[in-house]
Amino acid sequence: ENIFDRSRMAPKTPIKNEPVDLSKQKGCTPERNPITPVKLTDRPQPDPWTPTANLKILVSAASPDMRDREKKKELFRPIENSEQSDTPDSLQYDMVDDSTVDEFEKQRPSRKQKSLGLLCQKFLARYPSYPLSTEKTTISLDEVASILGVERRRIYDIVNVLESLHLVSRVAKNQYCWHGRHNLRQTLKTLQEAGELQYGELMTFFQHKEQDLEYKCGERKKETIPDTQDKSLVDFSEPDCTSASANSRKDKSLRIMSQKFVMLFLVSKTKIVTLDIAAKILIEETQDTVDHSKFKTKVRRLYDIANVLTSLGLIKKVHVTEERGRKPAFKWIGPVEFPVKTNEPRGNNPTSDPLPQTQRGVCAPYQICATRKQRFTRHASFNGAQPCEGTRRKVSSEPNSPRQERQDEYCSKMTDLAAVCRQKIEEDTRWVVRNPSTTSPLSLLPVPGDSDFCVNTLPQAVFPMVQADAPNLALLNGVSSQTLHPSTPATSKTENGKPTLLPSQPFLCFPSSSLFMLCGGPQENNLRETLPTTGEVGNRSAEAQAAVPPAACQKRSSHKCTSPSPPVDDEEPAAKKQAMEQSDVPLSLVVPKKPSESPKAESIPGSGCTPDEPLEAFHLDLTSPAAPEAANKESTKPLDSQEQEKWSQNKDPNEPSPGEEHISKENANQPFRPQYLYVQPTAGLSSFNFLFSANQTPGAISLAASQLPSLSLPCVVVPSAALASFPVVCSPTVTSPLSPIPDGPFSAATSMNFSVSSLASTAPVFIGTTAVVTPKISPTPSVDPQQPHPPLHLSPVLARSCGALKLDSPVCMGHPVTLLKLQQPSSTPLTPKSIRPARHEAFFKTPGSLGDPVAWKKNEGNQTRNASSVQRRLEISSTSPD
DNA sequence: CGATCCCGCCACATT
DNA sequence: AATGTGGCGGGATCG
Repeated sequence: ENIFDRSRMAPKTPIKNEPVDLSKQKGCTPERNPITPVKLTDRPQPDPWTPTANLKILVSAASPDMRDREKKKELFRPIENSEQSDTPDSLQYDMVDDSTVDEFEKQRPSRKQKSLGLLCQKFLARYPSYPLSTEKTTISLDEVASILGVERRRIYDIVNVLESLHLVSRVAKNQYCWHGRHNLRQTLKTLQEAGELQYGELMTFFQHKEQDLEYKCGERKKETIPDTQDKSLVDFSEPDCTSASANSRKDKSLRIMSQKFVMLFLVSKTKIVTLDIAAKILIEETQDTVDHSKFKTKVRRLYDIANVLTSLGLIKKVHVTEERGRKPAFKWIGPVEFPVKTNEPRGNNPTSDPLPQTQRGVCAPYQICATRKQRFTRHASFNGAQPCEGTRRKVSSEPNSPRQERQDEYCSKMTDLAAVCRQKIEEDTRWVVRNPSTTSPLSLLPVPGDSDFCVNTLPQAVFPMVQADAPNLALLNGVSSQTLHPSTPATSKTENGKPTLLPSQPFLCFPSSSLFMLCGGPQENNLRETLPTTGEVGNRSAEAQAAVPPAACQKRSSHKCTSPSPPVDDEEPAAKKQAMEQSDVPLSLVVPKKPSESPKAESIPGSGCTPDEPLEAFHLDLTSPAAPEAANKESTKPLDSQEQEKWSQNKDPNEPSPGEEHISKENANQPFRPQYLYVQPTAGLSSFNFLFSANQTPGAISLAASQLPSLSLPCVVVPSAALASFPVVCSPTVTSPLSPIPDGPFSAATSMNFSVSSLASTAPVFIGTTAVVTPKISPTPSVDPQQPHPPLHLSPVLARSCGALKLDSPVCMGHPVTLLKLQQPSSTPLTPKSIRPARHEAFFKTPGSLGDPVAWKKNEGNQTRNASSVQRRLEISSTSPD
């Protein structure tokens, strides 16, 4: 717009013409030059009116790159045409001339003209806000860069932010897929939920001030902005999946920062966030540490992000005046409420869900999830089975790659949350953090062992049965790998501590920063095998994090998969609902697996569970407790007692390392074992994470035990931070009835009292109350709705607990915790035997129900890293042995 | 002079 | 090694 004005208005501005540009242009079109002189005089008017057109022209002209002079011309003409539908060709010609002229005039593209915000607007103008689901628009970075006349670097800035909001997703190198705003709401909702967990308190803390402030803002009226719901969200629905992060590099990246930034707005009461506060919050270290330069850099990045968000009409610049004076700030002007979701009751049957294929496709992707980077793939996966064809091309290389992104995102989220928690904790005394050193309980737990070891165990433990689901496997692998390798420095500790499993007990410890919770039956299997391999790599930076809500995707997938049955209940509605839910529920833990076949399993009646939310995933197995039938495998006997006993016996934290074996055995032996894996997201911090199953005997766990028991938590997770502080999570079991419980708010949460001593840093502690649990369980869509198996081994209690966590237990709130329940098929090669659909996998996320698959993703991510693409593929392909 | 933030070097990741 | 990504911060502009 500015440009536009200028062109006309400013004619006079003799802006220094930029010789350079001119030269370039001329160079480009020497011939043309001759043409016209029309210019100046004309300039005021001609066709160029379309602001954009002018801009484009200018830009193209000015653009340093101008690689393809001619090309550009061509390119840009079309564009203009398109924009200006009317202008006759003749005009166009003129335009060209004019353009040159104009250039002279305005040329010097003032900085504003080259601003990222403007560039972003131009970028956005090229694509429909709500593209038809059917059409997939692929974006070529090179092409766009040349068209817009900017270096590719700038496009990355835009795309990264857009990707964080799922407006686009990377399909392949240089290729992005445009999704539009269909899923924006869901994405925002997810972010809001995640934000609540992470930053809720923080923001409150910082922002109370805001209220006072006055802000002035300027101008822009809101454009319509986004809201919207999705129509066909299905398509992309990835929001959950989130793409964000890339794993690559540090995970920090603009993507994650962008999501965090958005979260702050969504969490803020005033919807106004000042740059400095945002920068402080976003800087990991506590504010104190932050050095000025770092702060400054952060702010710079925030400006970049803010420009894009502004272009999207999500925020606008304002100024708040505080005591000291006025500070730059941004106000959220986008949608605030995200009603969309409806929970659908889908009865539990995920299977039945009739999700659109696309969605499913999305789901499918999970399977693989291999490399971090695969984002590209994600798109493909996105579409699901039907990946965008166009987009895929490159992707094809890794067609399946599922969306690690999600993982990443989740991870990132997790981390964020962790960071936030820390801060909060610091601020808030109420959270007590225990220093490992001081309180050693945690320390005790960790057992030295191999990562592999752990891994194996986990998988087994975690996924009991799975058979064949490739996806599952993938997950497992991923997980294991992650767990296995704590890439982070912290990890080193882990090495020391290494992840340990308690022998008898159902809990696992991971060094990695990230947290995972897994619940599943213990099936052992081959997982180990697979794991190890994957595990090797293991570097994961804890950093990555953004946890995201892959859940939705997963859910979808699960649903889709599961529900082969088409019509199911409500076709449309169902579909919609699903979509909605998915979107909404992103977090849900859906299991990635593809259930398709599972019908039988699914069929399980059990479903008694209440279906409720998409979360089902969680429910999955857990829920199943209710339905023993699930037990198909092991029967879901009431392990509880047995297990408990065993645990109690075994529990010794002492023998961690051996534990793994035990575990595995146990798993094998015992059908279920509730196991939870908790991984803390925090980046470097955490050294270990622990999960305890509350059910077990409290006594067993020394530390936890004391507390926990009292709490009667079903499970406790303690991540040890490298630091002193540990976050502890407890989910109190709900003693009773899960089912009834709706998601409700985290009622239980309050109950907890953990005191962790606060120590050092902030270790977040979470306690989950049981209460929450129930609700979601039933549905567990992704897996199998009914999930017979899921329950697997878990004792009801566990299940409950799990459920609770997932739910939204308040507990979780503090941190992002993710629980996963996976079913795992045996490791790859192994048996496909019962391939059942993933039925059991249950995936949890504690934290707000975000459903972030974070953990999940991480896993994948890890795997991916570890395994070469090839490996990945293999994995993906499913366990097939070769 | 502080607020913005363009620009592009250069490291790291992927091909 | 080439190329894709994208962190990062100097320093130019804006207001």
